[in-house]
Amino acid sequence: MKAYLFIKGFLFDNIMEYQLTHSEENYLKEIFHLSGVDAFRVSTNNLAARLNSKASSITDMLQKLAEKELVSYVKYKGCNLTDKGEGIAVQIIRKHRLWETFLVMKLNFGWEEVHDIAEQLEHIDSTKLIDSLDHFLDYPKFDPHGDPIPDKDGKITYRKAKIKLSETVVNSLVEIVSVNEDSASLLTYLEKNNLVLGICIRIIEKYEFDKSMRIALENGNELNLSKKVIENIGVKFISKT
Amino acid sequence: MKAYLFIKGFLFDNIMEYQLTHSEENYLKEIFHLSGVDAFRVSTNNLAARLNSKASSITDMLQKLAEKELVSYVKYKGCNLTDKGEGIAVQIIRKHRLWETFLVMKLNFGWEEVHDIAEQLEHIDSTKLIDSLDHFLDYPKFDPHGDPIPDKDGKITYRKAKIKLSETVVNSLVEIVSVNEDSASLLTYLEKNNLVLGICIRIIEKYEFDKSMRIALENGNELNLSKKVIENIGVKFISKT
DNA sequence: ATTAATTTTTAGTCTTGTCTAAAAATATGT
DNA sequence: ACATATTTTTAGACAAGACTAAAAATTAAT
Ligand SMILES: [Mn+2]
Ligand SMILES: [Mn+2]
Ligand SMILES: [Mn+2]
Ligand SMILES: [Mn+2]
Repeated sequence: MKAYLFIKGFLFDNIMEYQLTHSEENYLKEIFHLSGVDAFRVSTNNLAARLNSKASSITDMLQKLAEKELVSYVKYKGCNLTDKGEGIAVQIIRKHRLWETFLVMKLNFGWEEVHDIAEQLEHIDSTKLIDSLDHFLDYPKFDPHGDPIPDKDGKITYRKAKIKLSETVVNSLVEIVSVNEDSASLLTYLEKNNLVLGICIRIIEKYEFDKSMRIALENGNELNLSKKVIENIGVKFISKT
Repeated sequence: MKAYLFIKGFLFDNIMEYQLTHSEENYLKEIFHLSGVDAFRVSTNNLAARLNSKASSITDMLQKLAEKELVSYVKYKGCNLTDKGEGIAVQIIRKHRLWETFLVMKLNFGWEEVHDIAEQLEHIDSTKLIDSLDHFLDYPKFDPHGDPIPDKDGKITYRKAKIKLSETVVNSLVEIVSVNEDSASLLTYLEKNNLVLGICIRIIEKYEFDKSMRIALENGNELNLSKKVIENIGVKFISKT
């Protein structure tokens, strides 16, 4: 069952002993994100788009990662993380989210400023560092965007019954529990409109013609939110009138 | 006076806009350290030894750094940092020492554990991050090994009248103000013997045959310290009996 | 002032990660 | 089923950063 690996003239009996490059780590992380909870197969073009890279570069790297038994790769059929690969991906995500939490909680960064810096910090290699940071932050469960932080052992506790705001029905009352962190400008927009974690909103009306939505905040303020916005907010159902 | 630079098809009118690689940053930092306060010329072989690299690799890189106007390099005559190069080197050292301070002060690392991690963290690129960290740590003046932390503008306030313990004379009373951070095992040894920053010691005797020294701690305990050890401790003179 | 030893540079090779262009496989539409 | 469109892979190139081996320059020793 043990896998042996011959790299650069050295024999490794455990992949963990071999340090991955930033690039390799980014591939694993992105495959994890694209696979979703059901571990879909990820296509070459998909990965290329997300990594701002070309399909041919992806193919090259997938072959290398398959060689190292971090992904299962079938020509023309896309790829999947192996258990090893997934384990590594989750640890990188743990580091990313803990660093984002540190930046917001301790250094007073805005939630729209932390992702790019965390993209660098997630590659720092020290288990003791990340576990100490986790302790220092008092073992946070979610990052500044509401995403769950994997624990030391890689266990991720997903939010139960989280749906997109765009999927809610008129008259329901919901609480914002996460936001998509991809765009800093969206995060700034959300904060300006007080659409932050923990806020409750009521869906007043949904418009079919452009898939937008009218909502009310707790203070009675009403807002129109575009399709793009409501697809990037995660909510928890509270009640319905 | 302005320098223009053509790199990878782009024209830069300010070197700072161009991101350096980790490798380039390590070269600049090491040249700074080897130059000393008097800005000696640094030889290729010296640099190769410190960077665990070969002389030929050094030559290649020096030519590249000279092209970017970060070092002044004269064939067969070694190199020197330009003002630009020195400015960058100092900022990397600032990051290194602030991160070391963070690890010791906030995450409770030992002083012998932090250097290797700081070697990674010093390359994180974010001015806002490092200035926030500086504030969070309350603008520390020295790192865990007693080395001065450059400020935001690159100003370094060196300790006045610091000498090596090996250079002191018998019967003087001195205070430990810095230790060489290069060897984790030396740091562990020093801590075990309570030879930490702020401690005062008296020189009892110096032995010519092996350049070792006998010293007394404040509690009366006496110790023999080897040449190697006393050359790696920086002290401040207090008094003489 | 020559010769010998040491240091530094050049020339050529390798690996990693990327790219473009062309070929091959797969998916789609009628 | 067959032609067309799309996706993916291969082939070949390049830049960065490192290495070895050999050549050139500098320094040290007689
Ligand atoms: Mn992020
Ligand atoms: Mn996040
Ligand atoms: Mn250090
Ligand atoms: Mn230090």
